[in-house]
Amino acid sequence: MAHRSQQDRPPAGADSARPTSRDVARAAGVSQATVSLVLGDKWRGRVSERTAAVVREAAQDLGYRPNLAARNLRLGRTRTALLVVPALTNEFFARVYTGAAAVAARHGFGVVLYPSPEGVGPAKDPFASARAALDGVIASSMAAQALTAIRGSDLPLVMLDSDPADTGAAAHVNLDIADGMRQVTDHLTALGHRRIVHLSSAVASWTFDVRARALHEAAARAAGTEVCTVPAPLDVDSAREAAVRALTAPGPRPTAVVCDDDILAAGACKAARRLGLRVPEDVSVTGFDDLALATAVEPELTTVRLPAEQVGERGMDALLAVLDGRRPEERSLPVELVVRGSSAPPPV
Amino acid sequence: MAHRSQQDRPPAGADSARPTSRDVARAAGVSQATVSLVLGDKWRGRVSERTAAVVREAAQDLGYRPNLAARNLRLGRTRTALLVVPALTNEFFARVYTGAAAVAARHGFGVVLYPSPEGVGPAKDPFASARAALDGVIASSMAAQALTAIRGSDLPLVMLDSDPADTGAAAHVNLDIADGMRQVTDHLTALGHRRIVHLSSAVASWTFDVRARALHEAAARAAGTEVCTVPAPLDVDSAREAAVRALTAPGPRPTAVVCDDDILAAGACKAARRLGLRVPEDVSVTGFDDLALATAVEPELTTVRLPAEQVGERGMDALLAVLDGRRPEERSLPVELVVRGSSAPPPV
DNA sequence: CCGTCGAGGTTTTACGTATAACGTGATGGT
DNA sequence: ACCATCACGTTATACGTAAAACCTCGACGG
Repeated sequence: MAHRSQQDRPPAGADSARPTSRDVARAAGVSQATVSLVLGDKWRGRVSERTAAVVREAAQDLGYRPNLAARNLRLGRTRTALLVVPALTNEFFARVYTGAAAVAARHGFGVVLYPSPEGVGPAKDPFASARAALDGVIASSMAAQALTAIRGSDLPLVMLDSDPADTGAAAHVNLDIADGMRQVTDHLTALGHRRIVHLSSAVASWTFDVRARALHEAAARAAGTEVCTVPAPLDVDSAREAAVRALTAPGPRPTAVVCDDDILAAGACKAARRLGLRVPEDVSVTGFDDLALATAVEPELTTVRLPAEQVGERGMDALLAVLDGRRPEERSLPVELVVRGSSAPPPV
Repeated sequence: MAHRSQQDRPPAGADSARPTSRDVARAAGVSQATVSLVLGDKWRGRVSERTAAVVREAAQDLGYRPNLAARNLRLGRTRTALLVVPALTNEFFARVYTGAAAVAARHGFGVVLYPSPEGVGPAKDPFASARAALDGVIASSMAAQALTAIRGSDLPLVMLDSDPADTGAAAHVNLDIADGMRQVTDHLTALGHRRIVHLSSAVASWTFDVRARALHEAAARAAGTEVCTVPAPLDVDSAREAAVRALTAPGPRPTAVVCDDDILAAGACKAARRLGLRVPEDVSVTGFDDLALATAVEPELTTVRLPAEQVGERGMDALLAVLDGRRPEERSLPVELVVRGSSAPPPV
């Protein structure tokens, strides 16, 4: 039989069923409609101050909590947004979520996460797994396969850090990734680096394409600069292996490793150390994102700080704007080069 | 006047209203009830194979998607669980979420996260912010303040990594933290360490109390071992500062720093380096959790591997069991000492 | 020839809320 | 004196689904 160990909270309470607005109404001696008006703050001029107080007290006493499912059904909206990111274990996306959830909460919204594909398998109906009925979707460009499923629905879609030319999204929230990569490259070429390895993400995504393009363009402005691109999966060990290969390739050794992500940069540092090279004396390494990792490793990473929380905040802001019929602002977020200990002039 | 800016949704889409089961019924030439039966897989022996096929095709054609709010209202449950953790930016909790969400998805459940307190401020009604109606709660012991609010509700509660003596929870999922700390301590004392600093978390939580107790007990078994506890907030810089103080305190210098968390350990390594000490030659450092960080820093951290995903999986399993009236299994999860490069015999 | 049964549906209801539509007595202006 | 207004509520309804209760028709046993 069903255990109901929780159930016996109030000894007397024969029915532990959650009280409804009707129960409150009965207790307060008014109609259910009045309860709804009072608790919904729509009673100004329709219900007396006294009655409202009585209702509120009754609700308090009974521990009334509105049934969200019923409300959502009635209103036809749920005040819930879906956030689609590749993996929360990536600090960047955890921070995006945090920002989005904070803004959402301020507006009485909730944020649910798209179930990460790994571990679930190819869900037949991806939306069914995101149990909540949704008002809109915020998606990172890095969650490509999930997106195809989502585009089918007619939910408002806000894209994060993705190709602005992509129609089909109601709004875009972008980072000035190109500027960040340009700053990194200029920083290195100014230090004198001319042989650069680009340790790029093996994941295909707009955000990485932009990095590559900006790096090559900026490098082209410093005469005689060579850039060699090496892709690697987004984890430290894979990055280390790829970096070892890049640093031991035939020909003169590169003097700088520009990474698409701090995680890759950490791997590059380990590769250097494993090859007996010092960072930054023998080889410079730069990251991207400015995760906690960037200051946890030694030397601390020169990297590009991305306002991850702001991405989430602006994403949610944009979605709220769209839902409201307003036009979301489309200014891209500035990024900042943070010079730390992992970059220095190349060896002579 | 009531604003109705939402109303005129899509300029072009004449009827963009989502089809309901009644629409499907009309299209298939059957009643709504039949649609519900067929799509709910409850039609064996009640609807003919042919009719069922017709219904399914109609649903497919219309792109029918059941209204979750209506279903939840009707069924009185939502197949949604709340996961309460202090912060997703902590990789451990991101992994717990991942595990819980994977199991949940396999059972048609969703997982929503409790809105992190920071950025939201003290929510008057914390549940309202978790927009979804909930079937149950899974909570980490580290999210103390949120818990008091949650205990008030009569939702089934599964506690993670928390005091098993705590009644009020329908189930507990615990890690054998004490065993982990014992292994760390034995490892260090076997190497010859006798002056140990315990860099502990400043957050008060059962899981850290257990670490402290186990460390002291294990240390007491190695004659002449001193343990000095220093608390620090859970970030690299704070940990570094605390570790610097501990390593420069009057008296003979400690030869090992045992940390409650890999993040603290990373800080301790930085402190050592800053003081001109080598890890592990001059001072050993151990972590806890085995986050990605542990192998990103150099030297790689000796630490205790916690099966974070499993914690989430088992937590969800337990909640499902409770909701099902079954008795959840209460075996605690084993942990494993991982010896890497940050621990070695003390200097002579 | 009647009662029963089973297959294959349909009608109806309830879930809890928000709100449009509808009283109702008292006040007030002319 | 009488309608208009107002202040304060109430009644009634719809949201979309799941499922209990109810029909209808043919077959079949006795």
